[in-house]
Amino acid sequence: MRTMKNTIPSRYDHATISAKWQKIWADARVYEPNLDHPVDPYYNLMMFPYPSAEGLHVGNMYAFSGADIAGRFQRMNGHDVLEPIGLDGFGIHSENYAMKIGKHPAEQALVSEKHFYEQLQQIGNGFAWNERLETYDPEYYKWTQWLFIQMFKKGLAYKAISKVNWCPSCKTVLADEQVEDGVCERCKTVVERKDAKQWFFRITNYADTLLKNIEKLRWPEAIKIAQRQWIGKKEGVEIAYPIADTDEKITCFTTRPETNFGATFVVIAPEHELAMRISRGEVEIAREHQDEVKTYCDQALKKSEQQRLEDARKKTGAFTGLYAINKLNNSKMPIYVADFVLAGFGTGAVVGVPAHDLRDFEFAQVMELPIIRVVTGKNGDTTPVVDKNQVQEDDGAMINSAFLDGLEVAVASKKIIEYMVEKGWATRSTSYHLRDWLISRQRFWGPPIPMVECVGTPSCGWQPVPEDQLPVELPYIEEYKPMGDGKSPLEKAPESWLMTTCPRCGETAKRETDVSDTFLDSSWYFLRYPSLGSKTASTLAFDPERIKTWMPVSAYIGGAEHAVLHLLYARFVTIALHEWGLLSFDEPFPFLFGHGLIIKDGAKMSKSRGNVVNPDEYIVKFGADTLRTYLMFLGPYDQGGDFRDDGIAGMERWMQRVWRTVVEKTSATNPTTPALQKKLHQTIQKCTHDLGEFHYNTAIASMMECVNLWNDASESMSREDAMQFLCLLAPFAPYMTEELFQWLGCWDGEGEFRSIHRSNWPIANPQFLVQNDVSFVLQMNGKTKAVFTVPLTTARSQERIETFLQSQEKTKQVLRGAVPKKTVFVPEKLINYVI
RNA sequence: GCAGUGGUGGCGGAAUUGGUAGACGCGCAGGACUUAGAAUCCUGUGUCCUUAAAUAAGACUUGAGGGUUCGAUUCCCUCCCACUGCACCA
Repeated sequence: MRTMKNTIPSRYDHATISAKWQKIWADARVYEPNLDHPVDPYYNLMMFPYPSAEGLHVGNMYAFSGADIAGRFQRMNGHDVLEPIGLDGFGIHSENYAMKIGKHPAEQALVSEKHFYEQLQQIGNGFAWNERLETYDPEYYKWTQWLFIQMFKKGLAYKAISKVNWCPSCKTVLADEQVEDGVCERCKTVVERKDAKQWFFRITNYADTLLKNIEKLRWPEAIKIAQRQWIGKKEGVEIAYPIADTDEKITCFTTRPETNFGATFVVIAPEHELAMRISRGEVEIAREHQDEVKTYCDQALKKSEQQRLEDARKKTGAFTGLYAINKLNNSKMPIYVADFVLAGFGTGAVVGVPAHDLRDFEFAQVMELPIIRVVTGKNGDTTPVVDKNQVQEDDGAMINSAFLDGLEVAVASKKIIEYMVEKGWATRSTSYHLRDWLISRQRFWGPPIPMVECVGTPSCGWQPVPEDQLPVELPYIEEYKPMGDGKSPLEKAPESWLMTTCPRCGETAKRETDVSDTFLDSSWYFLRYPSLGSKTASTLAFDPERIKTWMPVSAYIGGAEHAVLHLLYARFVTIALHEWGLLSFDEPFPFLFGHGLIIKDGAKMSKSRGNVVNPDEYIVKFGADTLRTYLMFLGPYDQGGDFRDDGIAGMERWMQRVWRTVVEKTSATNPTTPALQKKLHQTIQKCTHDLGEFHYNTAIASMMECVNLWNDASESMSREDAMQFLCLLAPFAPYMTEELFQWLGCWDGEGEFRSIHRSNWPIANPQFLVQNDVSFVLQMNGKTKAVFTVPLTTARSQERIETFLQSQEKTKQVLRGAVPKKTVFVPEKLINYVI
């Protein structure tokens, strides 16, 4: 284009161009929103990354780039976009990596941070670098500790004895997520269970709110289902059965009370309070039963996760010698202890109905207990249940159940509940799968839990550290590794740190030496980002004005691996803060988009498989523009794809073609040729729609079609239209499009800089979208026989189209004189002759 | 076992509400340009089959089988496979 005043190379050189614009963008603060007075704020957030051992891999880049494209699209649609980045660098993951390479986590953190941010600089995202944060920064974890204290003050944090995972080989406590199928994820040693005193958050107080609110979230259905399943609300009844010859009762939770006429035994968990009392000899039963129960419980409680899995479905148990009375029919039901019953669900005691529950059936077979059918099987089957395959857990009609006989299960259930509740034998009850959130970690690399235990005055107990003394800084200790005895590494902190004064009585007090779970760090970070740099950033966890402006998050983008843990914790914290009047909303992420996973050779990328793809070399070779666009072209963003080397060369080729076409076939004086004009506006429409839906692969395909036409000898585009096209590609290829855009716009580095990334998203002109001609299909018996290009007016009228078709030689060939039995006409689309 | 997601050419994938299956790209084959290569460009490319110098014609085809419909990748039923999450939850 001779009229352009500056020259441009004939090929796109990504390295120099990327470096050039990175600097110009930073200087012009292109990606820094006005946090206090934004225009149409849009909070574009990607899930908090932790620095992994391998650094950023291509899967991370896929996540970030896809999210960034959405952010850039919103920015061009007139929003002030906040797209922050930071590092979830505290926690076991980082600590383990430091241990592995023999470095101190505090030192390694700085190395990882530098490397990670350098990599993130390269991928072409429009991050607001001014608002970054790291969870191990005392300025950040000061507020994580503050959050803990608020939980404590509201009665939502408590300390209790709990079982922890213990790896005898690593001599350390493990988090649940480090236990895979009952073995330690690192050394594959069988994990044991140990008792320890732990801090918990009462997330279960909010089980119902967490469940109910799911309905109003625009989230992937799969994640919503996972959360519902995890919360696991079950409505049922608790039935209190008197224990024969005692004054005691045993309470069982059941969701199927209508089957109670078929109940033939009761089973309690080894951890059940009655079982423990028997073991201690506090219940009057025959000596042999007491010994048997004690032996069984001792064994069961020692059992590791691994053994429990191995023993799965092999039913064992011990008879207590006690009987529960089923008042419905005054039958005596023997009470057993068995480890297939879980202590943590319901009441830890189960009433056995072997004909209608597979586990109960298996147990009844082993213990030779009676089996009574009370619900008819398929086709009204009333025969006795003698085989596993006959166990009837589905709906049917009641039998052998006195006043329930003949009723359908659902009806019978309502009736028996009313009956038993009225008699005072049962109460309605709800049970949840969700447990309280275990916060304590006997590890080093995390925020110290900000609590002190008074030594001087025992009645003071646990006291929170006064808020003006926060943060409780993590002391530097050389021997940070987990100790062999399950105690926290911070026990070895200097006395000056360990001992302090009790905020209540002023006597000596000892600090809590556990640190908090990493998931606590990430449960509130989205509130901190928009607050950074505000007037109140140093005095409040989050700035109320900024929060009002920016929260809730406009789009939260991340993988499904956090379907329950992180997303549930963040919701819980937000709901609590809302309840305390600190937030005006009760859900942090009304909209969540779950991206897919990038796999390599059909498998998830992992270091052990040796298939981790590092994006660095590809960025060096092809540039971020090409890699980003290639990744997005791989498949639908919510499905991920398989990373292969051969496809990326094709994308590189296309990028060069775009460059060449823009440079060679743009005119400063002539208008866009008509066919191309039409194509451009179709592409604008398609891209606008697809980017809004995260359908990146099809948006790219449509741009390719446009460039293919543009590249044709007879086509050329005006400068203005070419700039419009570049806008469509800008979110994907931010560097190249900026270079070409500024070249077309004749910006030479002087005067006001207006980035393509701050320009307006193109609007499709409906004038160019009007279809004059359509492809009209002629079918016979539903099969396509011919396609005609006809004017729209013809295609809209059956009469006109039939007149037209009769004039066509092709129609005669197809019909061969046959007379249609029936004619189906779809305006603008097709006509189908049924013969 | 339960739940979810998916299954379309040699490969990744496309197909607004049931209406031309295979867009776009990769790969492959042939050709042009070139001393040669790189780069670029052009043409072809689901399978089978018939006829043929060529043009062309036909049948089949969206994991398998069945159903609804003038018409099904799309809706319904049965089954198979892959991946993911939960898993003795009463």
